[in-house]
Amino acid sequence: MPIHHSLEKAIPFLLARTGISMGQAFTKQLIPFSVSLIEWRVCVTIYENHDSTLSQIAHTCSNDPSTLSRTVNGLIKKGFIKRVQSKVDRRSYVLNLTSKGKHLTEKIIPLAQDYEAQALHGFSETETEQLRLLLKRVHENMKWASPTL
Amino acid sequence: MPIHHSLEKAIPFLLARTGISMGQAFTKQLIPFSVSLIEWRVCVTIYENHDSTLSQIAHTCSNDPSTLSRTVNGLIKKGFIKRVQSKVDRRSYVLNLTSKGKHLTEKIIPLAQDYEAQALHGFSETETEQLRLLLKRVHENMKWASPTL
DNA sequence: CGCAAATACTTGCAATTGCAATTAAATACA
DNA sequence: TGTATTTAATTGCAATTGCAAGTATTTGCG
Repeated sequence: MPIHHSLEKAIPFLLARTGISMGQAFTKQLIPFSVSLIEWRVCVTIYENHDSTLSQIAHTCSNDPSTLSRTVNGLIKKGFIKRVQSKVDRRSYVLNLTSKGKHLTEKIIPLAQDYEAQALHGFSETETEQLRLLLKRVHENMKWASPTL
Repeated sequence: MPIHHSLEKAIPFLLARTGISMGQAFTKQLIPFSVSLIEWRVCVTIYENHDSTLSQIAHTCSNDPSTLSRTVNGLIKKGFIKRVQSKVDRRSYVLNLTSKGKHLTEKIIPLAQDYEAQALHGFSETETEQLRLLLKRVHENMKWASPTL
């Protein structure tokens, strides 16, 4: 006799699946700009949080620092962000967009907004806000489970 | 003057971040069983949907068929699932759990449920159901955007 | 102060991933 | 019927990923 369980009701599954399909779809929209999804996330994170450090971004995006380290190096090589050693803590580097990077980010933001609107097609403003809050609460609940984040 | 945009309000970002941290946390719980997150998802998908084919699983989980092909081969090698060529469509193979695979799945299901309960700490049943429905609607909205899924 | 522990970041390496191309079978339809 | 298109699955390959180890710096505390 099978244990009762239903994938279609399992939040971790529904969440992963939705995240995967959203990521894949938006990745395609980024191709013309020659940036990957993670590169885009780093740019927009820095756009909104000047003087971010690597570990702050890692924390914000829930990504591994080693992954982000390589991403940041790539973005520097491409001329989208610049890195200056922190005066306060010489282990870390303060990251900011170059004007080229700011340009790129501001060109993509409207696309991201359109894309989000598609994802939320048929959602009322109330429902969107509900989803935001519920996702944030789940993420909060995860914090103690993932030590590095 | 910066364009108005807020990561903390962006659903694709919140969703990805939550998905990543949930995935990472559950992956750690799977280590003792020597299965990866994606292997676990395949097992539980087959557990609930007997005679699934690769493309059906790809569709259910929103994963690339090539990734899943390798995952399935790994699970067969480990003796958790078995593959029989379909009588109906000889291009595809019907997948099912072996008794060893069923055992494994039934051992992990309670863990997954505990884990989900942690993720949903503080959620009422109504809120959980709301989240489910909202996620499903977003996923539905993505379908036309990702041709392969 | 001085030394142990924690933190920031990077790099090596092995494993995973996804795209593109390939093969094989089924379907559409002229 | 036969030919073109679509679909199922696999594989090569290059890129991405995450863990573990290493270096440098800061913090905690006896």
